[in-house]
Amino acid sequence: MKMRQTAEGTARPAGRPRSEKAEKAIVDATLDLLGEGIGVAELSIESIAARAGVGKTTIYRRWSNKEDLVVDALATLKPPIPPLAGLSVRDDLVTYLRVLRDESCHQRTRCIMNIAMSHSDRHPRLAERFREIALEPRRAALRGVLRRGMETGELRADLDEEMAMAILSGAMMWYTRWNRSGPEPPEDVAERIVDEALLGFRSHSPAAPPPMP
Amino acid sequence: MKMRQTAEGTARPAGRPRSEKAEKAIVDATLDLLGEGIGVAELSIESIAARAGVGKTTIYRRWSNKEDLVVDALATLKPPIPPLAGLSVRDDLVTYLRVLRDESCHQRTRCIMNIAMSHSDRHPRLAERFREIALEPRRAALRGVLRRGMETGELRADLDEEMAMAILSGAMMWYTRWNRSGPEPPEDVAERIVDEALLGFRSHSPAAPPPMP
DNA sequence: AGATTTCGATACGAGAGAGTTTCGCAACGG
DNA sequence: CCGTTGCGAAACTCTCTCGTATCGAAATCT
Repeated sequence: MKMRQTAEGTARPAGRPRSEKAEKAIVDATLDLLGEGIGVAELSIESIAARAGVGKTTIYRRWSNKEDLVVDALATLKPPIPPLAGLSVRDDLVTYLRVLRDESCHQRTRCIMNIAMSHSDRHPRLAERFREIALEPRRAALRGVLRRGMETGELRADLDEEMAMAILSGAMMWYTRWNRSGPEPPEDVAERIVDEALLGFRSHSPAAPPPMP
Repeated sequence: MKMRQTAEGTARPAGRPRSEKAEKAIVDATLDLLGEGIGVAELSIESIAARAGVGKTTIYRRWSNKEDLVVDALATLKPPIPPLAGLSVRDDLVTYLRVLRDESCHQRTRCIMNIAMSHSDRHPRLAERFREIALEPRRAALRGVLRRGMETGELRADLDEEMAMAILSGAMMWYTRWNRSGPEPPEDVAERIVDEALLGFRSHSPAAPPPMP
């Protein structure tokens, strides 16, 4: 029996243990390169090894192909979700969208978002994983804000959550991507999107039914 | 002087004229391959030549590099804009978004949209051209609908056109891309987006000011 | 000490594709 | 008919990358 039991009780093989530092360097290098705009197709194992200061062997020993590596690399991204417990739904939504806006100015975020989006068709695993780790937590946070608003009456009780989220996130994405008024989206996009949307999301006072044109 | 004057007065060089059929075949083959999900990076000149039944020479004689070819290929796309002169703003908006929804089911449209989006950073020329030829005409049509609505009073007079377009298009894009309730977006996304948005866009009757929470 | 495994470095063969050139034929103008 | 240019096909040289193998050194266990 050549194993030894670690504190956690997991079996450990004999020989030199794998370097966690190398593993981290590989993942970081991958994200770096992707963040510089290199597509998954152009991304070469050799360039990753060079950037990470690591032998190719060390990469192949861990991942059998490029897609696996990219998937794992994306999986390490922990999306910093801002704390959303402001005074009003409007405040929380603005806070949330402001994060999206600010991120859209970062090369790295843009590139990684591009990759996730453009590979959703041909590499379902990658897209699925990305959705799980990067999108869903945020969606949950946003959903929480909307539900809170619907309970307090700040939002219509019959509001379609999914649709509201699509409108908010989608508007920001469309705006940051296709609006070419300048290099960056305007300072106040977040407020403007939220206010525009809230006019529809906000519950209407019973004395003021929507007009019939 | 070895030129001859064509009807249009343009000079024409001696020798065999370039084949328009070959040119079209090349562009078509390029769009075909891109539409099958092949990224610009993986797209090889040789595969284009093979698909088009054409020699590589014939391609290199016209385009000096791959990006130029892709740009020109995308430029041949004529987005079919549906006639928007319905009875109401709502009808027109639904018609418009329905086109987007239906297109999102087509592999080809998805792939080409992916390419345009994911290359907006690294290949500004490509993205710019795509915006001109594919996006702007549609934006203009959509803008027309909104303006008409603002004039007739069906929409708020102070509506932010750009924001409204971002909300409508963005919501549809977000929904078709990230909503994984099924392979396709639900049948009635268009109506639901429009109705949700209109609740905000629609002008409020003077007797019914928005509530102050 | 000895066994075992990983480390980074380097070399290797195989394959794909780029971009160029050549070839024989076709299409056009004069 | 002749010069010019385009055509498709093929061969060619280069470069890049993959994936594997090999090396001596290092790290860890027994």
